[in-house]
Amino acid sequence: MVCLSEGFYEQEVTVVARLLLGMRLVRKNADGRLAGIILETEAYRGEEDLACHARAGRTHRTAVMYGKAGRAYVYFTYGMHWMLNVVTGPEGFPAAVLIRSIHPVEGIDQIKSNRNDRPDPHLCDGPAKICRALNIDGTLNGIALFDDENSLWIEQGKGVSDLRVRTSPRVGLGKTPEPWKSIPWRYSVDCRDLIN
DNA sequence: CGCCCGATGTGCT
DNA sequence: GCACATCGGGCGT
Repeated sequence: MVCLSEGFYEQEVTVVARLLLGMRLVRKNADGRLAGIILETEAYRGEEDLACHARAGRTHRTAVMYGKAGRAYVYFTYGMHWMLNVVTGPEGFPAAVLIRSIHPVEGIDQIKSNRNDRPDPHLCDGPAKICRALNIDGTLNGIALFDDENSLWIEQGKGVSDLRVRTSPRVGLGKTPEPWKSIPWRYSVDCRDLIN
């Protein structure tokens, strides 16, 4: 298995969000590998994107998004949930891809245990569920995702045809104004359309 | 399955 | 203070 390169993440955030579909998110722990195929992503792009955390400018929390591509941006929200994002684009421009859903393929027993034995379809079908399932938290903020010497990375997958990719507005934006509320920067593929 | 709502801590106004 | 890139339980359909 081959890690996606640092250069891969330097592309435009919407391109990275699209291309991450079908790739393999891998978490290494003491017992081995936990992994899943990426099924759903969202792009967050720059200070002008009023849904992006960087809308408030550079702060302690958002600093990672302004840094180099290919690093994890992991943040805490709603008092109990962690979210995993991938920093993209040139250094200095804040942009990141939120990983929203994966299809578990390695370490499934431990993933089920981490998820308190939820039914299969709901093991990893949400950004906070993924972090719980793979034991991802703020200690991984800033980690390089193109290096399999680390404990979290993304590997090359089989790829997904454009015909299988769905786009739609991003989820959970609440009062975010247009055009940001409706811009179709959510990318998804049905698990059944993965090539096995 | 869908809708409603409470949980619970942090960052920014 | 309050909003928040969410989740899971409860209850109605």
